[in-house]
Amino acid sequence: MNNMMMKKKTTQGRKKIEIKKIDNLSNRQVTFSKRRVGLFKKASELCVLTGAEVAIIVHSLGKRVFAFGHPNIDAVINRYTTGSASSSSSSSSSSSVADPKIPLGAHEIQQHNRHYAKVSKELEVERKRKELIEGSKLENGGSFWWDDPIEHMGLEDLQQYKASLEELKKKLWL
Amino acid sequence: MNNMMMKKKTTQGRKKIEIKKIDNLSNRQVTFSKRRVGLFKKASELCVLTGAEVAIIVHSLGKRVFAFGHPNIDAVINRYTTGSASSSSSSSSSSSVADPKIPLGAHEIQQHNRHYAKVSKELEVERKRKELIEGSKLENGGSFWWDDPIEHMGLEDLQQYKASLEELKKKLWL
DNA sequence: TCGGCTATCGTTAGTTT
DNA sequence: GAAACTAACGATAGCCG
Repeated sequence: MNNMMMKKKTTQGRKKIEIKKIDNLSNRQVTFSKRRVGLFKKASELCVLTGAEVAIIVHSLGKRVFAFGHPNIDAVINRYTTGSASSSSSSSSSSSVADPKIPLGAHEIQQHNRHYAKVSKELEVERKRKELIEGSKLENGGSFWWDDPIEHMGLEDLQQYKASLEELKKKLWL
Repeated sequence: MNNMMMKKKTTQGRKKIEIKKIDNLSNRQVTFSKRRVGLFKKASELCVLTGAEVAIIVHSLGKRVFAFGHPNIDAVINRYTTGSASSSSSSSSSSSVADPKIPLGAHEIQQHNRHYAKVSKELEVERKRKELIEGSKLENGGSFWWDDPIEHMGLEDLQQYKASLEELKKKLWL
């Protein structure tokens, strides 16, 4: 048996934990501090690596507030609140978004959170798709290339045409 | 001959990287996506483990916006902007940790609410568009009719094909 | 309580499909 | 060109000073 008893285990090292609220207060506080630092570090790396702009606000159980921002937390928040793109406005939406001024029960808040997360994710996908479509449109002087008159195409043109359609399909649905 | 050097090394695994902007665009985008998800997961765990309230806003390269909030992103930002929780300190830590003292006006908060409504509205429009596209897809046994092999179409078929494309275009952009 | 330590767990860079 | 995979890297739970 080849046991290396020469090394004394000074600690047993990290253990797997389940992601649920930590009961012990002092452990919870320690974990909060460690993980808050870790979170900010991750955010910082994301900024540097990708050039993204990030703002984080953390409220501890007590009253303390910690914030991270790159390049500037207020600028990031402001840009978020004012929004950056697109056109139409008008009309309050019919979606199930609650007005934050109205106090909601915990259950309703959770519902809203889930909805918001879902909406954000889906909008991201849809916007990307929209951009791709618009990109295809603009590549041909403002009209759709797929609207070109195919009656007069030769077989070669048609094959190219089909290849383009397949490319579009990939971009749209992959 | 000898031992198991033949073990298939399918990947060489992760390599150490230096924290500086990634030059290659596509790598940068991939890293952004992966790390954004990782960051939000870390935030989520922090919330669950310690009961903290966290809001994160991420702007990717100017245009797209991603947000995370628990229990509610608006509430967390609001509390930050209004400073309803007395605070100060911050003491220590790394990074550019800002102190939440700069109040944003109610006007800006309302701007955010309008922005959210706008985004939701846009998503509705995009969803309808998506449904139309998917409807077109399903009409042909799960594949795209526009992906039919046009090389073998006769002129009549091609004209019908073009008409269908025009119909799709109308549905997409009306 | 805080900072430091370390074995282990979780994240992810590079690769493959 | 996204998604799955894998091994190396980085974060951290539990300990100790």
